[in-house]
This record gives sequence, C-alpha cells and structure tokens, in this order.
Amino acid sequence: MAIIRNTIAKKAVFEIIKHNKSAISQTEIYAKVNNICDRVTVYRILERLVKEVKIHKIVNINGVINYALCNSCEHDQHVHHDHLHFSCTTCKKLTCISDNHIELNIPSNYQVAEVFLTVSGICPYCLIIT
Amino acid sequence: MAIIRNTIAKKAVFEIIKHNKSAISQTEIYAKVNNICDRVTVYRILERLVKEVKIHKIVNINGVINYALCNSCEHDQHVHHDHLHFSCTTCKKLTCISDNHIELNIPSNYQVAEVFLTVSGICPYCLIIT
DNA sequence: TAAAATTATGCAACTTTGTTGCGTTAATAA
DNA sequence: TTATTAACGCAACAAAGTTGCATAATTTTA
Repeated sequence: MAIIRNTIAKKAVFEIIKHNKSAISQTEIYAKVNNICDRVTVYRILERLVKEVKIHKIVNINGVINYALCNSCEHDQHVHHDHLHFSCTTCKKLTCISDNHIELNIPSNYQVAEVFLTVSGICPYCLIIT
Repeated sequence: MAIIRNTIAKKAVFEIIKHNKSAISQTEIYAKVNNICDRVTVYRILERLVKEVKIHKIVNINGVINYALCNSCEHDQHVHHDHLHFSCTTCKKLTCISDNHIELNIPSNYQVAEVFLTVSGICPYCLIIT
C-alpha cells in the first residue's frame, strides 16, 4: 500500500497550479519551480497529482499537455465535466470556462471515461493587443 | 499568390487519410507512405492540407496530433462541429462519432475558431479483446 | 521551347517534450 | 532513532516536431 508523501517539491508544484489562472504545462511549471527540483521530478509529481485526482490533464490544440485544478468538476462517472477549455491559438494559453452543458450521444458499446470540450480561437487578451 | 501543386506525395498522404477509418498521426502516415518521400515532407504536406481545409487536426488525449477528413463538418463560423472524437486509452486510436449536438455558452469576448469535443475511454474493439 | 520564377523536396542538424533505469536521499511509521 | 520505502537526481534515451539550405520539379512567361 503506497504511502503518499507530501514533499517540498510536490507542494510547490501544486501551489503553482493552484494559483495559476489558466492551465499550465510542465515546461512552465518547471520554469516557475525555481530549481527546487529536477525536470524529471516535475513530471513524476504531475503524474502522482493526476493519479490522486488533485489536478487534471488537459491537452491544448497543439498537443501540449496542460494541468489545472478544475475545482468545479464532478468526479462522478455519470455527471460529466460541466465546463469548457479555451485554447488560444495566439498565446497558447488554456483557460477554463464554466457554465456549459454537454449533451452526449455516444453509442453504448463505447466505455466513456472523461469528456473534454475544447474550443480554439483567440482569447480576449490577445484580441486586445492585436 | 501561392499556386497549389498536387504532387505525388501529397496525393498519397491525402489518400491514406481519406481511406483510414480513424484519425491518423504523422508517424502512422509516414509508415504507410512507403518511402515515397521524406519524414519532413509528410509534416509539410499535412501543414498544407490543413491550410487548404482538406483535413482536420485533432489532438488525442495523450497530446498526439491526428489528422482526419471530417467530411461531415460544417466550415461555417456559426455552425460548429456536430460530431465527437473518441480517444481510446487502450489502442490510442481516435474515432469520429457523429450525431452529437453541442450547445456553447462562451463569453462574447472570446473569438471562437473551432470546437473540439473529445471523449476518452475504451473503444468497442478494445473492450472485446480485454 | 528555353529561361526564369517559385513551389516542393531531401538531408542534416536541432529543439522540445516526455520516458526509463538506477543508485542515492529523505519522509514517515514504528 | 532507526528501518522502510517513497521520492529524487542524474544521465541517457526516445519520440515528435522544426529549421535552414541546397536541389529538384513544376509552372509561367518571354
């Protein structure tokens, strides 16, 4: 039975994700972690945090994996995510947008785990600066 | 004004995507192309086909970019994709599933380009063999 | 039809992102 | 305080994607 250890690096990574307004990638997290630990350690911490269901993995439209808290999510098999991810094509940032309802119509022979609703486009900030 | 050339390699890549039942990655396409051209050329052809709106880019839940025809898509700003992509966690394949309706509720200060609805889980084939 | 223009390709080298093995360090329970 | 083992660092690797530049192929035009 694996005992979970709350190490300094793990706490730091979690705090970074927690306080970041948009979803954040491993590269960005490692840059913010300020050499508190190795690059590989960040990957392993993220893996553990995902397994512990403390953070969520979201892929942006370029294939870069991002991590976010997603407090609003229901971790229930039947109630799917009620929010949407906006993937900005300009700044590459991933933002969570709430208040969306998804009606699914998937053939019963598929076993659904998670639902990802991602919208690409230009975010308000990038629209202003261009 | 760029003149589009329909080269042998480009035709081959397009045919592979066209005849593949699920969305396919660059790596898989290159394997199928049978040394007709270089690895880099495949990347450049895919880039061009996306720009020409002949194929679509879809990211699976692991961040691997896949390409598909998506004939059923409406290329209209207001009418969004009416289908869903199923990303199998076992075989990693991306399949298009039709007949889904998405109601979006995105703040008006976001400029929407494309909508991606991806569901992760286990596909019928993998469910049988396990 | 030959020369000029330009689109597409090949090759090599590189970058970025993510993974694995293994010996060492350090957090936690007893 | 010690024993256990989770977590870490380092090095090396692998996969995916990008860039520069010289060359090949196609199209235009003179």
